[in-house]
Amino acid sequence: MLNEADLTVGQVAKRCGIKVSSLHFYETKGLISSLRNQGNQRRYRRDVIRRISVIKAAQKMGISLQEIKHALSHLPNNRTPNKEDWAKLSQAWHDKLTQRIHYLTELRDSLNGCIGCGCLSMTSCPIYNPEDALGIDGVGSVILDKALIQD
Amino acid sequence: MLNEADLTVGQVAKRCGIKVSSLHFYETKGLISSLRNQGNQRRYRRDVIRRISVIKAAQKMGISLQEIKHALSHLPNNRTPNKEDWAKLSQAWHDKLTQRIHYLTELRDSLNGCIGCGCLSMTSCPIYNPEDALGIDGVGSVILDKALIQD
DNA sequence: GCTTTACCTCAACTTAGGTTGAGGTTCTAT
DNA sequence: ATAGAACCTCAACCTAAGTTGAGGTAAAGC
Repeated sequence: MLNEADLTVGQVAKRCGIKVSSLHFYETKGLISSLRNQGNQRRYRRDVIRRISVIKAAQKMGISLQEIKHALSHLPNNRTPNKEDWAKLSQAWHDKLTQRIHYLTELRDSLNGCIGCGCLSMTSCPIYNPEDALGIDGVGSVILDKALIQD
Repeated sequence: MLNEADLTVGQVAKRCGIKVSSLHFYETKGLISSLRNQGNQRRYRRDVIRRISVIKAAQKMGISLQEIKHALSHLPNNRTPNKEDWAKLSQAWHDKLTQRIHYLTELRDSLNGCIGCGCLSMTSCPIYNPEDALGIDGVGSVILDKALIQD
């Protein structure tokens, strides 16, 4: 199980461009795992680097660590994930990102109309009718009553 | 200065679909302002609702309160902002959102190639070469050395 | 063998964007 | 005039995603 190909925390951190403390953190969150050597030091399989790259990529897409953990939990844990395994993950996030892009595009295209001109249409304006398909902004809906239309 | 048209915290909160505590919070952050009545209670001008709507819309775009505050600071403070004032804001955020959409689109389109197939090209993959034009993800670049290419 | 670097755990701190609650005051409706 | 709703301040708490530091152990280089 523990051989020369295994990596230390320091090596993994350096290669992934993150801090050792982040590796500890991801481990406490169940996103990655490690083995220990005789002296209780962490040793990582090489595929942890791929895993961390995927975590980082997902974060750039606006996916939370919780969701990432959930997605990663569908990877096989008895063997190193292969292309098809990663491809499945990738497809799910691709779709998610597509929805997010769509949402932001709508938001953008309504900007001039809504903020700029003062129309504030309650029925057509995505700013007031956000339906955030991804639910990742954490901001919550803005619900306004009719009085707003005059403001 | 203080007339019947002024709104209480409760009224503003209800109309904007946010909590009274958020109004207090935005005030401490300098995003909105209020006048006080004889009994030290906040009274808002009606245009605060527009301002809050804009704040909420900007948050949906992924803009931080600090940036929003900065943008709002360019609005005239001696008069109620007019269409042109809002339009200027709107244009700046429109451009920002366009960049963000572009970034996410690149990320998405490289997903299958990068996560799925294992190519991990250091030179062409946006996952490793993020250049986040907006700098709003707070995740930081993933900098990987060549060893990764084999992992 | 000794020094230095890397590692360990655990607790506390950080930023953003708020929320909650205590203890007290003001408004509004009857 | 008094009950109850709404308001006030201030401090503490919350989640996410980590970072920092203290106090101690392990491994690597000379």
